[in-house]
Amino acid sequence: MFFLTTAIDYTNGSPHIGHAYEKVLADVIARYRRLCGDEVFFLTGVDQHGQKVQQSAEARGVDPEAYVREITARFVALWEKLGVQYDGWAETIDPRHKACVRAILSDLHAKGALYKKSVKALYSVRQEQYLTDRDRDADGGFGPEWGEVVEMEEENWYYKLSDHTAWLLGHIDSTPDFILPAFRKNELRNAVERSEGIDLCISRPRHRFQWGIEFPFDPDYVTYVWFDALINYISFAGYRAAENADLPDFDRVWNDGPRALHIIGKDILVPAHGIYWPCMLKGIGFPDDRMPQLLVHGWWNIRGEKMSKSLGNIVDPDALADRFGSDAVRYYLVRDITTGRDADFDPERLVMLYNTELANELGNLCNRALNMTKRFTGGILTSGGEDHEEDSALRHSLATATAAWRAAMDKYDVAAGLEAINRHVVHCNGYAERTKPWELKKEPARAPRLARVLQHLAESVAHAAVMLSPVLPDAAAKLAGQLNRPELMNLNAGDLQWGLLPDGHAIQKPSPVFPRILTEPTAD
RNA sequence: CGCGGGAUGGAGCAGCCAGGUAGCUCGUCAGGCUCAUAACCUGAAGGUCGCAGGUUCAAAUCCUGCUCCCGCAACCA
Repeated sequence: MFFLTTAIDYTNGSPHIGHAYEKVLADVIARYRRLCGDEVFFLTGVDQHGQKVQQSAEARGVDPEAYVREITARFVALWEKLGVQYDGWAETIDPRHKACVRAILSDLHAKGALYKKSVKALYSVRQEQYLTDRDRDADGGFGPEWGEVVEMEEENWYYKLSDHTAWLLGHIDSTPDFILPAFRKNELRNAVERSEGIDLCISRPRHRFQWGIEFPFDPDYVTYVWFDALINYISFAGYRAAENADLPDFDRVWNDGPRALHIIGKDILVPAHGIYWPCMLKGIGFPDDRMPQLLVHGWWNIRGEKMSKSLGNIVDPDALADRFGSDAVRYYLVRDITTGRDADFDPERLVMLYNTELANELGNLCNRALNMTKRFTGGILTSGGEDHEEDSALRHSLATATAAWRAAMDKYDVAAGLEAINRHVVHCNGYAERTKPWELKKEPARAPRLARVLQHLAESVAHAAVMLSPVLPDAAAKLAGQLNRPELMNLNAGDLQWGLLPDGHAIQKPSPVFPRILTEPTAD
């Protein structure tokens, strides 16, 4: 089983383009692994606890649960619209999740991994955390980012993170692909070294904060939101689930196959996913070879600036999908960014890439090839006459593209995978120009040659449809439909060999799968 | 000496980890084609790969120093 997850989105505001990117990327990877024949469990969801949710709900005069359900519904609707097809849905208010968190807390308590201590310290109300000397700025004070800072003496529960930092450093060094891309490794290593000797405060006293999971052995406390949220990756995979919980078999999801893949943004690598989570798993008892892998993606910036509510440059993926269509949005989000790096969001590039690569190149190739087949050979594909150099060059181009596509997709480099498909599409358009089937059909004697050319084009479209299917499942299905070969969508990536369309196969009438996006001329 | 990322033809990027004549898309210019979604194809112009050193037969790539830009508060992937 190939298990992959996304970060669970914090239900304190509407989804934006960054949320959409992460889920589409994960969905593409999940669909690709399925295409490769893997059984896949794709888990995503929402993080619903925490002080900020409680505060937002209070500000709106609703109870946190109602607030959280409303926001959650928006995320669910967006994933539906964007075709994000997940197998498991994580909501941290789910009783099954709460039970799992409590069970883990009890286990850790029984093992002596937790302790209670009283600390008198400065506390940032806004950040919901205690401050240390490391949080002081250059002048020795606390910057405005911490909001109101008060001194509090409070007893809390701590997790012995410090028991595991030495192990974690070793794990980082001995597991080169623990974190992808590799350039993030040093950042994490530095952060781990800086956090040595520090334990994680995992509780919040109930008297000042309620919207969280109650401690099983100390009802005066609720669980710190990160400790709660991270556990979703195993709770919804069935870890310690009850018989009738309707959750998957954890052993199959987590242990039977490659390591779990967590797809996260660069902002939550340190400390949550890179330090807390592996140390939590270690403390719970997970062996090193079952530690998850982290795929850390970059951010979409807006005209070079970080997307932020205060700058008012938030891009709403829902409106974007309404305007340009879900396919165009999905395609752009994985096409115009190198996995791991940042990119600049630009709707003009979205339109350009869709129109160029999908409408003009692939869509048009399909349309011209099938249209000629319909008109010139009655819609029947046959392997035709003798093999020309052009033909073998086309088949070679396809084999090369397929290999490049797989290699790129295996590395989660979706943009490069799409480029590989596109290279072959461009080759096919050139092949059509050179072989000129519209002239071949004028000479009846050259009918076998004509048939062979058209068959090569149609076969190429069939392969392209399969390779494109993880990114654009609906469009790929339409292409397969026009080829009159819906079974293409059930193929395995390993079946991508010449001959997907048998001799004598009849195709359907074509119609544009990727209509060009027409943008109104700008007013100025 | 806080940490990290970036600087590659007009624009946006890949290449850098594993050094070997600088690549992609868009845009521009000039041709061609007419099967096709005013789509397609061919060719051309355009780059001292941020700067300065170093290692090497060979550096965009490795090393050192420097400059500039962006993150590392909140909302937040």
